[in-house]
Amino acid sequence: MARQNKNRIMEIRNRLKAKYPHVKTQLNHKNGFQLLVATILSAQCTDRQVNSVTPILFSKLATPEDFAAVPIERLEAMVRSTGFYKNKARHIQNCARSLIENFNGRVPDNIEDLTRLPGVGRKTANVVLGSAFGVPAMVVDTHVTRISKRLGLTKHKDATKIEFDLVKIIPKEDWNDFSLWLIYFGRAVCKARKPDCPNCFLEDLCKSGDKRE
DNA sequence: AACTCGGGGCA
DNA sequence: TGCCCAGAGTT
Repeated sequence: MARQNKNRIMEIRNRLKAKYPHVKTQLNHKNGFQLLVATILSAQCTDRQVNSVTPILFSKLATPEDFAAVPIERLEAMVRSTGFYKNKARHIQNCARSLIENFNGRVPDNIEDLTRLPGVGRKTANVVLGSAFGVPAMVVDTHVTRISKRLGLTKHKDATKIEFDLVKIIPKEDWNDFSLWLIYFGRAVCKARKPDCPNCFLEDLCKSGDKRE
């Protein structure tokens, strides 16, 4: 029974890997701090929106010191098109100040310190760990949450509990890719409202049936 | 657990 | 026009 479920999960993993062989993050910044800023900006908006503001943003403001000193209204204006811009601008500035004060201006490379930064929750922290430091990290966003429930990989709805469920059943070397697979899959097939079940390559392994939730 | 912040893209 | 987007903080 448990054995059978394990085989099912590995089959899901194999098909995702075959379907999306070279996934990679769209928030690809060399600089760890700029990646952190881009990731905070990415909350509840598309990577396209983020990528439309970051070039001009980082051409004006590059370092934590720059972000700490800029007038907040100016920062708000520069990130406005990513939505929730007042929150994000405030978080980013406080984040820069905290990095200067507590971490010598460097982005910490562990989940505890990252999640203690203003505006950085578990998802943002895991994105930074995976993309900036190459550490195995399971990012649980709305796609991963929705699809993990549909596939029967978790029964929880809390993102942190889902993360713990997933890291138990997915091999560590797949963690970074797994979240990206589900995000790609969630955009193309397993969409929130109208999942394309007839054309789904995982349909025979799916637990959601007609519920779609 | 529910509520708030939000402009942009797309059917 | 309606709905979704690699969320986080507050109450």
